[in-house]
Amino acid sequence: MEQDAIRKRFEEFLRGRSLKLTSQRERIFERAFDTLEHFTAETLYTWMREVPGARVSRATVYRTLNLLEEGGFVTSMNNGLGDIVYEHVLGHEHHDHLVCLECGRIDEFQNTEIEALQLEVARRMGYELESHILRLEGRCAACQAKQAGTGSRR
Amino acid sequence: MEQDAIRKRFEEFLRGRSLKLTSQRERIFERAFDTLEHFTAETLYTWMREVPGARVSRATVYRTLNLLEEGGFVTSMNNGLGDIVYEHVLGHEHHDHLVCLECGRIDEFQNTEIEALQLEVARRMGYELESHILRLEGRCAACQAKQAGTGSRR
DNA sequence: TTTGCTGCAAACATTTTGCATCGAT
DNA sequence: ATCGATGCAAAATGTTTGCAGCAAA
Repeated sequence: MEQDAIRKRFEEFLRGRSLKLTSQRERIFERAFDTLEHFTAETLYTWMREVPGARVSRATVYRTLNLLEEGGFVTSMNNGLGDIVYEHVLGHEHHDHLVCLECGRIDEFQNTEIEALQLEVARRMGYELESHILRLEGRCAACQAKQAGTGSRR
Repeated sequence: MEQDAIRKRFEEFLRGRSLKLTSQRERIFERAFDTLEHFTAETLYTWMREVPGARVSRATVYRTLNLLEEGGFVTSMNNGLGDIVYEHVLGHEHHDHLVCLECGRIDEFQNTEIEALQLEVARRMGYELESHILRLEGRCAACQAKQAGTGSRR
């Protein structure tokens, strides 16, 4: 668990921008890093409300998520259903996604060959590559099995 | 120009779903295919309003864009700034995108090696691949040149 | 003539913002 | 004490929907 290290980086980030470490920011940060799931702003807000006594307003959740994204502590992406979902970067140095269009499952993978080819494409087109988004969409093994069982394919 | 062919396919698509070919749908379709740019629903609505006399409501623009997407006549993607942008499929059988984070320029490319590797990754993860989104982000040649001229890099 | 379509405005869902108050530094 | 943060509610966006009248087929 390098949770402590990243927590420290967050505090430094705030200090560096002369922002304050409030109890709300602390709690939001903790909660966001306490999950392995991808979540929406609204989901995170709901999670925060579940903790008795400790209230955080919706506005603060949104403001803090933006902050966390600016600081590179979380990244956001589209889940294919129109929602913006977040994930924290802990233990996620770099990866791409495989999403199941049937059940919404999201898997992660890495492939250095693809990365190398991307660099080459960018160079050939005159671009200086900064980042990329690769997202493979299809049906996961479970959903394929489920459908095969019904007797009708596709 | 295979504009006629695709126009015919659109009419068949409507007929096949017992939908009607109204003047609004015709005009929206024409306008969407009349551009090489990527556009948002709101932009398309603005374009439609510029034509004097012929009014189309915002609701109809949204409804028709959804229709066009269902029919595979346009595809949508996120432009990285949170907007959903559309592009028509004419002359766009398949391609991925390179976007410049500085000026918003969008280029297109194809790379069969990357495609092959994607298939393999999906198979290895037990997925049946249906589609993918690959988007390389960085700085285009023009923006690099612009910045180099200022004397300060990065 | 039937059935689906359109425009409108209201409804929604999500996110941002203004402002007075509160709290970390 | 300062200066930024918070909560709230209002506002701003972007998109969908109900409905009465309109127009393809």
